[in-house]
Amino acid sequence: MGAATRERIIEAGSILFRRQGYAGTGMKAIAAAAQAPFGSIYHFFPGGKDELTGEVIRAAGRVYGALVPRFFDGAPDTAVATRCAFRGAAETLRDCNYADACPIAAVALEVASTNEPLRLATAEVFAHWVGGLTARYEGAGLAPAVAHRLAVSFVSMLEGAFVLARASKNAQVVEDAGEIMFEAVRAALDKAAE
Amino acid sequence: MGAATRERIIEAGSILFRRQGYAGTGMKAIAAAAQAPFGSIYHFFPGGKDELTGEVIRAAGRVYGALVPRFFDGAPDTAVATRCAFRGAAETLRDCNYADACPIAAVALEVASTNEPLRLATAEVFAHWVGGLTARYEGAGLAPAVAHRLAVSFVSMLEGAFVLARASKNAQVVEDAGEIMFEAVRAALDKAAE
DNA sequence: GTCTATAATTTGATAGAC
DNA sequence: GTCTATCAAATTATAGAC
Repeated sequence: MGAATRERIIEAGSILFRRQGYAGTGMKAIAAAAQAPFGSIYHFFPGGKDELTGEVIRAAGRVYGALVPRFFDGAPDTAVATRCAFRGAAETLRDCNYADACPIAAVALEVASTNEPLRLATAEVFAHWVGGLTARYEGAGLAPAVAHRLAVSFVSMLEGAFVLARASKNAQVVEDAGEIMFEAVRAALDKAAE
Repeated sequence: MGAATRERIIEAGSILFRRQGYAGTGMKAIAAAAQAPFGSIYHFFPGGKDELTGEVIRAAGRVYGALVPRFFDGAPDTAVATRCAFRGAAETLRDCNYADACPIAAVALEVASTNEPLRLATAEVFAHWVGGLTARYEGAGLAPAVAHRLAVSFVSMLEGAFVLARASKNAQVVEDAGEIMFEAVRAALDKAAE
């Protein structure tokens, strides 16, 4: 069951990082949350906290990147899918009492100026998310530059709305932000259809 | 010159918090950056790290809230002012090599689930910024609900774009986000003028 | 692979001389 | 008010028994 322990450690890191950030989360706290012996962390991650954090970042990139098809497949159009994604995020935030938003945003801000390998890991995840969204907007008929700009704004808006929503314990921020993004995508689609 | 020392400590905290976050910044590092003796921190902030952090948060709220008039006074209209604000932020980010974005975003994410007094302090600052922007959009003739939604989206978009820009060391994200916000404000103004 | 004990540092905070 | 020395606790990481 070694694999299960390793997975539990990554999952525990993901949960604690999004609630307390990178520096605020100790290796012992991760081991305790994963119900794993402290030594197991260094067995599975000989590179220590940096290696573990890198794995948490990449795992979050895969998990949250996989949400894009969930919202965009079968939606009437990409504008509606965009709004649904923000509404879904708002509901999720309320359900967890604003504890679990993005697993890597706090880490990204902490390591951007202090840890180059981890900064690159977060940059790759954001680029992956932006790429997935760009493909959807392009598939809806938007020019590549327009699609990319909307995708960048989608991720930026959601990440920023998470910051305000967690601070205020009010998810209406996320819905307001989603409404603006909905209108932006709708306007781009209308313009492309002219 | 006691006041000067106190100000230097707050300024040092503001710089270190935005680069390393709350938990990642030690009191000794703040004292060193402020060129103040370690004991002076506890002389001026008997409440310790929490009291100092609260002051840093509130100071950032005043300083950055004062930027709103800078961009909106004298601008042709609020849509252009919105875009100018994002372009200015992008330029500032490039000039500091992506080190200094928002002083409280990282802190806000770290304390939201762990420190209720500091969470409230960050929430009040975000509300102050949103309020200042809402007043500008209302002053431009937009309905209160529309103005508020645009103001919330302004702050969310900028905060989120900061996260992506710092991670990727690319300020184009901020300009792309500003273009979307420009178009959103422009569309709202056009609709209100019908 | 699991688990404990511990090393070496660093943390926030305090005491007290000057 | 300034500054140093120091405390107790927490940190990352390692060694080594089982």
